[in-house]
Amino acid sequence: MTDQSVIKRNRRPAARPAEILTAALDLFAEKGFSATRMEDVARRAGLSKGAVYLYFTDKTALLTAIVETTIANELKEVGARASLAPGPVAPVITEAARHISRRLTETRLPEILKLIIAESGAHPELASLYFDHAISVALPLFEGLIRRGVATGEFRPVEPAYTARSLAGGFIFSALWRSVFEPIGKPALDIPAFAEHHITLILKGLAP
Amino acid sequence: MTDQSVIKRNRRPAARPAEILTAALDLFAEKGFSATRMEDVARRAGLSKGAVYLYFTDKTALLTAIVETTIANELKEVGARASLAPGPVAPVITEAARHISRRLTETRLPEILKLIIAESGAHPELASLYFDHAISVALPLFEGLIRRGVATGEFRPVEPAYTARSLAGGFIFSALWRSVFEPIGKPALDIPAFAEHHITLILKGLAP
Amino acid sequence: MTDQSVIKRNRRPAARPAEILTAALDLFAEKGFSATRMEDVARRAGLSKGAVYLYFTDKTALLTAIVETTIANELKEVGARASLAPGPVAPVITEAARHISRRLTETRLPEILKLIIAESGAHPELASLYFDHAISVALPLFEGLIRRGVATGEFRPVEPAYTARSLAGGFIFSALWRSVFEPIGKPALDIPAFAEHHITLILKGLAP
Amino acid sequence: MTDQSVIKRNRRPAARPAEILTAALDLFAEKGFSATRMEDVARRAGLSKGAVYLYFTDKTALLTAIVETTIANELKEVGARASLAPGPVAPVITEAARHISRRLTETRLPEILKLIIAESGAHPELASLYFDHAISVALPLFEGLIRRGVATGEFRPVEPAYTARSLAGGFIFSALWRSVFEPIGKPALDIPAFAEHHITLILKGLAP
DNA sequence: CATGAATGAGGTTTCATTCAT
DNA sequence: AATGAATGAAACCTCATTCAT
Repeated sequence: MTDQSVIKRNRRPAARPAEILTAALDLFAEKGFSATRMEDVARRAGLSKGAVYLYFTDKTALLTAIVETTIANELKEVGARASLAPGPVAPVITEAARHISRRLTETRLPEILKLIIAESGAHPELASLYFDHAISVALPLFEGLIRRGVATGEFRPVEPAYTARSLAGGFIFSALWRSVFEPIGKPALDIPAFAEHHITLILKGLAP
Repeated sequence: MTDQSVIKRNRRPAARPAEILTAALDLFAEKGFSATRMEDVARRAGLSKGAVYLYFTDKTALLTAIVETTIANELKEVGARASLAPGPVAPVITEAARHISRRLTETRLPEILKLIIAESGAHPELASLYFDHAISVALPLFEGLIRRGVATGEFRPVEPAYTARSLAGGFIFSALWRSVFEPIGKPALDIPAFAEHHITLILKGLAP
Repeated sequence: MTDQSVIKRNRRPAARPAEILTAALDLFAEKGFSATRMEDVARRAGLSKGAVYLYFTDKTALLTAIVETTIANELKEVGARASLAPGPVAPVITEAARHISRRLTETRLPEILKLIIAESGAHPELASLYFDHAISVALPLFEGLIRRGVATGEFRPVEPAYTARSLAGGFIFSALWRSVFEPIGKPALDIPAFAEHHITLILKGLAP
Repeated sequence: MTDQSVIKRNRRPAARPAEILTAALDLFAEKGFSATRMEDVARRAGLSKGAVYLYFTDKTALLTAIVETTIANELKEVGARASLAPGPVAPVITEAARHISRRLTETRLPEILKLIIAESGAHPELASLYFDHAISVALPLFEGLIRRGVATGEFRPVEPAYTARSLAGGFIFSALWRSVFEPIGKPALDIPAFAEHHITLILKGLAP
């Protein structure tokens, strides 16, 4: 029945690009972009060197595609969320932050963030892309919520922009812990538990 | 008589290694480790290609030296600090955090952190080194202070390890904002101001 | 009913080889043999990459076939011509030369000559083939006529071999002008007019 | 004394570019541009693969340099020649034509012409360069002389442009015979003898 | 017959490192 | 100590050719 998965090296065009990107991300995250050879990517995707070039023009195209896919997903998720619902903002902030925390655990976001950081020098477009489509969307979202909380007296008067960054810091910390330190054998971080603690800490810090 | 100023920067062998490392860090931070050519480093340090090899065995040795120097400074600073002084810990935490904030502004720590992150795949020893000598020193230091605060009732009961990480997150955030986003033209972050805000927010969050 | 025009250029297997060769010559002449990709040839012939290999074993086979076809036509034309008719040879020379001139205008001979020249290093067989079947047929033909003219006193005593080459030079010049310089935008040469002038010049030069 | 020529692989910077170009031309002429591997060029120049790139940025740069050098020499030679001396032009034409003939024998012009023709598709700039700096200089020179001869009655009324091309044809013929057919084992052409014959034939053809 | 995905040899180019001077 | 010419391994990418469908 599943004999198709046994077949060695034939026709499965539709799945190829995603398979290649997964292989590429595995390796980029593991050894870095430039230490990864195209042939390694191909091999890990179960293809020959040349085949990768049937789907991506360039080694750089792999990187770009990884980041663009991530951004696309990011937006898809965040899009619905804006949450202009009236009432206290704390639960909204909590929920949004939990969502990010979940994405850190359930997706490869930590590795992708590491990759974007790592390549920001050689490939500034990527960092720019991520900034424009993810960071400059997420931070203002939190800023807006906090501002509202301050306005309604739910929070003490704080600088929303800085507060949003304090919140974000926890997630950056989590992402890098996972993608940088865990792979080299340092103790794992329980991201959901830390996230809960972090959210609570920040919200308590906002109490009037 | 003014020969020392005439010969300008020609013969001061003792300063060479540091000059080379500065040049290397400039370039590594700007374009990434592997996109930086040894010749560029040499040129920027005012030397010929071959001369760099008189001081460093390897391209990797440059990276290692940069990180090791940073760690050495880190330790030198932090070492004296342990601060087992009795009394409330909040001021101690504040001071320690301000110190880190200052280092982020006054040294090239942001770039070095980016570099360590970027190369953690290809050069795990570096990340390990930094972890062992900086992170696994600094985090426990904060954890200890927080634990004491909890014990004395100065703080509400929190998980010190997580709290220390929330604090650290702000600094990671600052470092990466500076080293990743500012170089690509995104708005600058006022690190000291953010640090003050961040410290206050966390400490308020710890209030019993 | 109009199915033959509807299906346009789809199924006419018999014509395929010629279509492929035309496509190949177009491209070889335009960008050179090695810069031409088999896929381009296929595309231009309205076929898939693999289909070309149903008709030709090799990329080189395309080249060979082009040259062999040309030679075959050359011979077919020249064959009948030998013209051992008695009487003055000038008109015979004129007619033969005009014939070549016509072939330069009406066939793709200029491009094929360029191709043979271009590939004479990598594919000496082709140049050899062309030499043996075209050049070493045509030159002796002119030499014979000139020799006869000299023998009968119609021409002054000249070296027939050299004279034939002077005549041939005009045609080589025409062919290369057309295939090398006109495609890069240099002024066109009126080959028939030049041929007339050239023939006259040479024949006048032969006057006793 | 000449021990320096025995030395294997050391410092001879000044001569290198010329050595490399000679090696390149040897191989380009022998096997064609694209069939020549950079490593072959290097090896023949007595260098390693990488060393060639210390002197030329590109494989194409070799080609360009060869053609540009040729053009420079061409111009240097022709420059002085303009020959506006009064009196019969036939001796001037003869001398100029002999000069070209000599260059065909004494320099590598035949091979370079073959190369330009061969690469005119892939590297039209080269053909253009040669056209603009050599052909469109030489042809008008002959045209002018012939026009003068016609004006003075030294020649019969002819079309100078065509006549110049008839003259040029002999040299193109010689060049290609030498570079295309002789290398594949066809009988050698005595270029000086043919040139004399050709010049005489053309001049006789111009007699009033 | 026809397709076009897949292969992999082969070539260009880069650059860390060496070493004669 | 310093130089910079030279080396050659390594990696990207192309494309002729094959072959399952």
